[in-house]
Amino acid sequence: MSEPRRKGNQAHTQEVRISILKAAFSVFSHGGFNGSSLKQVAAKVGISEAGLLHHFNSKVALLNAVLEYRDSVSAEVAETAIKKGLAFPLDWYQVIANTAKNPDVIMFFAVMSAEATNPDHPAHSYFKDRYLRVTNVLAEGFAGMREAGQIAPEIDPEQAAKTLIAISDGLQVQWLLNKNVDLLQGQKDYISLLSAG
Amino acid sequence: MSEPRRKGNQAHTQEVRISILKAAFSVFSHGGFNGSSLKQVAAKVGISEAGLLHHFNSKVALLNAVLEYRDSVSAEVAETAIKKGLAFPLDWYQVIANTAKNPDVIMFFAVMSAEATNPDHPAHSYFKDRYLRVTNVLAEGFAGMREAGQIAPEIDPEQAAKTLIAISDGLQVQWLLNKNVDLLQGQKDYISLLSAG
DNA sequence: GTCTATAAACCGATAGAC
DNA sequence: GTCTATCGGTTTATAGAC
Repeated sequence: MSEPRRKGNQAHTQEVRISILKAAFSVFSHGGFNGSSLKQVAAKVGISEAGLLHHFNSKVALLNAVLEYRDSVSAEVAETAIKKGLAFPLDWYQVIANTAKNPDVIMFFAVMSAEATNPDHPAHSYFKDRYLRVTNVLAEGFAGMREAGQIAPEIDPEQAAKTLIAISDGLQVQWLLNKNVDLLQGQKDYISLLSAG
Repeated sequence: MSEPRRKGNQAHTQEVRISILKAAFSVFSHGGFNGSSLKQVAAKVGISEAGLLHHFNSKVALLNAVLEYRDSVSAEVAETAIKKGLAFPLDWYQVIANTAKNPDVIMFFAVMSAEATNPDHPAHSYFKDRYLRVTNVLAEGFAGMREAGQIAPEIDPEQAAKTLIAISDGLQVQWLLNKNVDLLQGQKDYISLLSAG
């Protein structure tokens, strides 16, 4: 976007940026935003704090970049589900199963979304919007199932969406504390119940 | 426990201790453990940091005392539900409804349980145990309903317990971010579904 | 029991050399 | 682009006067 440079430098800068984002994601996963320091992130990348701050002006800027980076990854996952021709709720299971492959992803969103309930948290509005967005997507999914006669007509799609998200989030916290939980089963059971009702 | 003192001093000390615990609970509710400082707690009580540390030797000791204090409050709530002769799931609804009266309580457990998924967190084992304990209580409740023919025989009480806790926890996070969620309805709907299935 | 003062470490961020 | 050095602020915790 700024002055043009040698392609070699641009490529290298981009590589470092991404390695910082990955390291920050991992560090934030364990300690949240408040419980993590730039020193930890820098150490994980193998550079100095000042070196890190050359790529991201502040800790908050780094967090925002991490959130943006994760969104692009999520979009990719969603796209492949669409390409496979999966319809709700199968595409949703696909997303969860994909998430479960990387515990850091589960930790990040569990810890960060709870931390971000504080209105002063830098990611507050991000998670606020995120929940509304995901709720709408799932509510549309349930509405489609209702039209297709796959779930009872008296089910409120929006309420079902919020509940499914709650089950997903809640089981993830339990899973992080005690690994005696199946992340998918509870959600499948719930949708089965909706179908049987 | 140590040397005996004047009753007047003891009473005053106890009062200050409890006011510190209440202040700490409120501060931790908003920022979690990592995002809160002793300065904030001390300011809320109206004493100095050193004054606070006279009553609790360290920040971790304060957190442990807060958790212990909350357990005693919870036990009190559970007892009154028992005295009212409420059986599962009505007693559980009672606990949730009571919790919902104080948003700080919801914030505290939502933020702290997520933060405590980190094995290095001082409250890690507390929340680990807490989930196992609550899961057992609710699983017994569902087992009782199954024996009484109130839910289908093929329902797994433990899985249902974990799911109900997940719904409760998950909806609380959503409620903290966007107040467009009913904390009780999702849980009542779920148990209704189990009964109908 | 509460205070002031302070230690010692860590934090995010900046300045400037290379 | 990365580094060392450093500033200014905050953190938990201690020492010691009252």
